[in-house]
Amino acid sequence: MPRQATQDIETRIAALLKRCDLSVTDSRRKILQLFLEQPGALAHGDIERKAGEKFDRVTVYRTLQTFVEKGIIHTIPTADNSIRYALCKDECSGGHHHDHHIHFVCSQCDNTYCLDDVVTPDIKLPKGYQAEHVEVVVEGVCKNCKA
Amino acid sequence: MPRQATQDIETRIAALLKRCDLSVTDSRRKILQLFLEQPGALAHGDIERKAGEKFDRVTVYRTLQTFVEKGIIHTIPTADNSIRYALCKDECSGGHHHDHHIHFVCSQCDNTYCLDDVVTPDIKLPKGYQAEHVEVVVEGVCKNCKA
DNA sequence: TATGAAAAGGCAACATAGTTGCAAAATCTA
DNA sequence: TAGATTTTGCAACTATGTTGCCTTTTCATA
Repeated sequence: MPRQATQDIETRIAALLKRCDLSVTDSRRKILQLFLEQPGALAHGDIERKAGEKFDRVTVYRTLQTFVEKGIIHTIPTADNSIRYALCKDECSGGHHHDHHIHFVCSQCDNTYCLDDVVTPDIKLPKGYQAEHVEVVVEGVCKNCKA
Repeated sequence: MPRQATQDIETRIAALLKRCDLSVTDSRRKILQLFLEQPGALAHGDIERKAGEKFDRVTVYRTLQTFVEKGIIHTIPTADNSIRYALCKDECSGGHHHDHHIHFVCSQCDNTYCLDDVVTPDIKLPKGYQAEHVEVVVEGVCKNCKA
């Protein structure tokens, strides 16, 4: 890997953490890098497996929790009861998430993607119900698996 | 409680179980009754608390699993990683769920409802993605809590 | 309504997931 | 670079979910 590129990512990570008033630590750098390195979402298990050799389980939990609070990542509910995390777009900040995009879970490769260009639809609710947040998860076959 | 009504529910429960090729046992009767008695969805924890004194934890797990397989109940994904279960409408059978309705989670009372009259919208996906199933969960304030 | 095969339940033990308190280590401010 | 503050690691614990095996219950049929 060219040194320049590495430097860029490192700088970008540190800047993002500082912008969120978080001190720059090894575990945060590493976990953030995992998210930046790949397009889809990560389950807690994935992260623990990829970062767990270097860091304690508890640290992973706490780091993810902090990232969610700071609006760096958001959670994606899935049917199999395994929460997944994905990077938020830049507009999210201070726990105030603006993620009105939908999520896509591939039934073949099991990857989860944020489809940032697909906005959650307006849902007409029965009288008396008041919507605050709409979560849409589509299951199907993703771009890569649809050979 | 009038004897007639009790008899009716018992009969209804036994009939439903038999229709699904399930033998009629105490735990299945009890757990099914919990679902029939109340409008919203139940988390595993709720069921274990309400039925757990009489039945083993493992039995509760296996019963719920069986009910899902047979299309008696379906699962509802939520953001807090606690799967909830709700009765299917009659059309569901043999693991072949037809639940195209949306789900509503109240942020105040934390109850979950199936809004059977609200159909999941069509979602326009980017090129290459193929939808198989769409899950919509709306969070907000429910009928009863909106004083 | 008695009986035996098949299904379901209970128990124990285990595996995984998530939480809490506290002392040690790293980070940041100045 | 020193000290206050934050973060981490460890240990212990609770909660959640699974598996194997033996006992009990259910149900079809005689």
